[in-house]
Amino acid sequence: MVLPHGAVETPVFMPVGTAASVKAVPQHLLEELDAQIILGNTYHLYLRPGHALIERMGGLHRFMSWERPILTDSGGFQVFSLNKLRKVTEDGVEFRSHLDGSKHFFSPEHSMDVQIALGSDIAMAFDECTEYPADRERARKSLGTTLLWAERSKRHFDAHKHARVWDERFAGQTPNLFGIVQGGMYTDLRRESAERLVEMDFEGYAIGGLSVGEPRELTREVIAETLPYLPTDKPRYVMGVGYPDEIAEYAAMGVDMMDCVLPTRAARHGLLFTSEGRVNIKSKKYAEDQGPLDPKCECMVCRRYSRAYLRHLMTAQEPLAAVLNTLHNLAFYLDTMRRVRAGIAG
RNA sequence: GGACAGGUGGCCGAGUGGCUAAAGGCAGCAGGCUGUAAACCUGCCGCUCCUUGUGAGCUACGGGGGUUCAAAUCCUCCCCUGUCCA
Repeated sequence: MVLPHGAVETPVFMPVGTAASVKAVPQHLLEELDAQIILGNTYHLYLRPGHALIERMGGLHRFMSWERPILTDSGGFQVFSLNKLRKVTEDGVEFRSHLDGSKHFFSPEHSMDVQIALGSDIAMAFDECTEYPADRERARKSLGTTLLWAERSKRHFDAHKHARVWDERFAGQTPNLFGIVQGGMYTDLRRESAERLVEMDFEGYAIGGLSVGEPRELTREVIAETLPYLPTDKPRYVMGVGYPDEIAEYAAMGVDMMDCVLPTRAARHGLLFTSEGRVNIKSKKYAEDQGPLDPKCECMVCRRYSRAYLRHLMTAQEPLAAVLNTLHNLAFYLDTMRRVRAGIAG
């Protein structure tokens, strides 16, 4: 997959950097981990520091000094996660800022404007991430809203995507827009959603509305049932997944892109993923464990630091704990994808 | 030597007669985290037993003695700590 800021090998895992930062990991170390593409978030960056400011700073890439590809989420997930702070209408969503309570209105058009201003390589259509559980009627209605917004997103994006005059280096390299499949856990609705989106002809397709609390067998089933209705010659992206074994499984099923806050968030909370399974590094049993976190891992953390030290940093609440833990978890995730790409069983 | 103030569970700290095995915080222990309102959240946290429960017993609020049906809470003596005065 070739994007304005470079080529991306798939299947790929994309670390989440909501507020122009993959929490606890500086960009130069992300490069060392060989992260190929990261996520940014439209809603969060719009609120702070503001997309106009980022545009004046030369765009998100230059602002955060990350010259590799960036995918921006549309704010659709915040329609779901900030459910107590928002009101959805057919026209768009009214949010109350989680920062200061102020009111803001997001429409598909506005989301596109913000994403274009940020200069992302891949913009996501503004969608409504349907909650779980949702009955059929609710899922259908939500899906309808998302399809309507997808159409409006595309129309607006196509009309304005060449407006990135702020950086001449990328002149002629137009950003991509992905549509997002919804439909709750109803496979026929998923099919309908996928087919309608394909008719609109996006540069890629995402399966959204998963990992919202449903059992993981359902997640897998919905992915398996939806994938066949999405073109194989375009990127297929499952949003918001998953555990290491899940991303390997989905990649094997034909998913090209995935993102998840799990490796970064869990790392900050002391949950580390290793070839031997989960390690809760806060546990007393690692207090005097001089061995590496994961004997089979070759990441910079496992090569150098002991479990005892990582455990100490965690219990002492040293900021370095978050840094080292996140470095390892991301290395583990990226390595998992590397193995899948190399054809080694995930 | 005198005058005040005070001694509560590992620590800090509420509690001034029964609703108190004793609020809350910290520390400790265990668990959760899936397009980030998350360096966050939840549970446990005196001991023992069992039919694991708005369960039983034991021990506990500096120490001894006392008042009371009932005391961390009231009285008394002692010990210790802090501040101030000699």
